[in-house]
Amino acid sequence: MPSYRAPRGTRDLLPEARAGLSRLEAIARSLAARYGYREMEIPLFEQTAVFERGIGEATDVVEKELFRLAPRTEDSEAWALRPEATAGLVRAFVQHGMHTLPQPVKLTVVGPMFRYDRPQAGRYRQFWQWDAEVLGDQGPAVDAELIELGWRFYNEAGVSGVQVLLNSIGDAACRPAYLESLTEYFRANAPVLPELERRRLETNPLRLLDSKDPSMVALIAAAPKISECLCADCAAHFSAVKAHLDALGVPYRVAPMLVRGLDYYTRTAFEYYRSGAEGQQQALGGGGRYDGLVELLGGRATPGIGFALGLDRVLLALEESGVEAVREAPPLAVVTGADPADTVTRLRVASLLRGEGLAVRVELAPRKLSRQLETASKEHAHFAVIIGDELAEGNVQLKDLEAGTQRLVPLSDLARELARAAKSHHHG
RNA sequence: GUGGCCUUAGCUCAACCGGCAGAGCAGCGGACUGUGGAUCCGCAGGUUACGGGUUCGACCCCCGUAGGCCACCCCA
Repeated sequence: MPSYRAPRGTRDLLPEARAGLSRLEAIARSLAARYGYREMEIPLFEQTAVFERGIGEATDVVEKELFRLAPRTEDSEAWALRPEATAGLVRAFVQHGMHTLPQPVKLTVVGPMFRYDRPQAGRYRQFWQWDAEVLGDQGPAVDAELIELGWRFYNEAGVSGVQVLLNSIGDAACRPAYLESLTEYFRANAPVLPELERRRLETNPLRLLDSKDPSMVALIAAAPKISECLCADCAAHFSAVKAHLDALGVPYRVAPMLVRGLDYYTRTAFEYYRSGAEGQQQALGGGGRYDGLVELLGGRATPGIGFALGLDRVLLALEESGVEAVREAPPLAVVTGADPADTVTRLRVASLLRGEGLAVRVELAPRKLSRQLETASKEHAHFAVIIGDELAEGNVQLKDLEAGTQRLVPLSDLARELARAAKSHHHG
């Protein structure tokens, strides 16, 4: 047994898995470009305060899942690994005065996030997200545009049966009153509440609606609904979002009990779920509107909306639904030689071909030719270049490993021949 | 953070009631000195996750720890 292993909740993405992730990243980048988003990078860690203020101190993400870094010195500021991208992205928006850019500003980030919670399949301490944010447009058309973007991502990635859950959780005008009536309702029923729920009543009453406790079902069903308490503006916003989604043909289901775990959300809230995986309480992605967040992080009042899609969970969903894993591109050719010891010539020929932009492997272990060809076959190389005595006349053998044919080719023509073959066989 | 199930070679798994830790695949080599995925033969690979206990004797029973999975909590 190895004495060292990847830390709990992390894993090595072996080449095959990395290829799957790369494919998703490529789809995300392609979509982002098509929808007018500009990709950027933000640090993997921020001042802890960015998350505490931005996400909310009472949220689980900050309270128990924040991956805090040990301070280097006593007076250094506190840092934490990013548990999501939105807070850092908004911090950057404010820091760089992006409110002076033409509005709205559409930004995207792809990369790893970190949460210190207990690992499970599809839940890791380091996981990958695609994040897209629109700042400076109060919607509702951009809400629908963004939701459609996520929807399209799952379609292009090949995940079947994804459903959009949609809700509005109100804004500063109507949410306080709703919260009050909700709190009042549950407080009246406090004696029958389980311990955990009683605690949530004080910290974040909205999340009582999210409870999976069986004893809560009837109580939740009878609880006041946010949709009945929305102010006129929020109600109009919500129905306009739905109208735009209808026009785009994006199927969705209104989920009155859908609330989000982060404090900054207002109005539109949505999650992407895979039907057939309702048992697992694992969203494929989610997002919402956060009209107060920019101001909260020190900027001028700017509306915003965004989503985060969990790429690991998409990979898992694809695997579970039996979608073939992506195959890495095989090498076009492997350079082999009759003289096992002559690594100099093999390496020079390989270098020549690589200089011409061709993807070739070269056999450098001093093994006999049959072994070299065996390896080439196992790697699914299309061609083998065989170097032998004919090199004295400036020729090499070019063997087509798929067809089983071979012919003599002048070394000076080799790159051109391979390039032409690559083109006609759609090789990389 | 709480509870349940699990952990034997790189991978998938055997090992009777507590009695010498084994196979397939993958790797390396040979059969085969300039021609490939097959076949046959061989080699290597283990502190049975780790630490303790019970026992003449522990992969097997007991305790602890770590890791994985599942259900909560919560989210991606």
